Amino acid sequence: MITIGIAASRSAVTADTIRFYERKGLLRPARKTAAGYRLYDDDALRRIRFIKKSQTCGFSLEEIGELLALRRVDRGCCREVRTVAVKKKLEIERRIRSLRAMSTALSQLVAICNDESRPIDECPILGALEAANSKIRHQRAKVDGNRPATR
Amino acid sequence: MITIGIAASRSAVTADTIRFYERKGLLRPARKTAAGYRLYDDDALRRIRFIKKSQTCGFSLEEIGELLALRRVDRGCCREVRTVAVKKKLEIERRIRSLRAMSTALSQLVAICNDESRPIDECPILGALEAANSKIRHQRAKVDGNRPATR
DNA sequence: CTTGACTTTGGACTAAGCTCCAAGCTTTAG
DNA sequence: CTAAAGCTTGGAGCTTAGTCCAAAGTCAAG
Repeated sequence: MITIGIAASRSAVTADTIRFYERKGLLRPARKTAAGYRLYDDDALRRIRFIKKSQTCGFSLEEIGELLALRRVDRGCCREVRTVAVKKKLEIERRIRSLRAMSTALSQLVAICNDESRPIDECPILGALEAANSKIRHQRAKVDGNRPATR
Repeated sequence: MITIGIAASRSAVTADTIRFYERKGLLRPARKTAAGYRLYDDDALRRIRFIKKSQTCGFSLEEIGELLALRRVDRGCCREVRTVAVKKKLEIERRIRSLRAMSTALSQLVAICNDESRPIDECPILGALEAANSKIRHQRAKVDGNRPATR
């Protein structure tokens, strides 16, 4: 049984973070001393690892809570966990697509800027950002080297 | 000259948003009526479009403010704008890589779950998320159909 | 016994980009 | 003229994942 500071340093988080997880209902100390000190066991360390790893997979703390709840449902089965993982993957792929769209838009902006010494009030990038048409694409830049900018 | 509500509906934002941009120093009404009503001109509409489009390129409001400031610098030149765009693109690509890592991790989790009817307490996904090794990969699932799960 | 390190609690604060609210004034339509 | 719709201001609230704080209690070493 270890105190919160030890548990924190072994898990590479802060004691505040552990208490925060407790407030969020993700983690409870195995027990408390008479003086009210939280004591943790290996199970708790495993749980902190679970939380951290789930975060690196893109799960929010709330979703991690749901994942942990699945485990408590007796007749719960692995399929549900798998479904959650698959859904999260789809969501992440949506986010990637959105970021790729940004990247592409930026490529186009950079591409239309063919004369870097141009004064700022003629900056075609700034102009493109103001333009009414929703797609950025082929600005009336005087040079038209617009290859699709594939990443 | 149009009132804030009109400007908002023409820009597909809310009046609150326009006022919010004003508080953030991104946008000012062309003038105000005697009664204090904000009045906007086409320039303002263009600026709102600028803000919105810049957001779809991944710029934060603060960064958009900097972009707008560049324009006010008399001797500013297009190169600086271009540099900002290039940097943002790199940043977005970093974020994409991070999301791709998550996606890959999730693929691996899904792949190790080879028996969906398994009871929850043997769920290899949950097990993998608890494991001490930082890479997810080959869990000691009791069945060993572990192909590398190449997405 | 004292000192210093550690822990407790509750609550405030952060970033970002809005959104919502109340109370009161203005403008417009009928 | 009246009612409805629109506008003003300032401030609070939301979300996420913590971080930081103060005052007070606890624990281990010397």
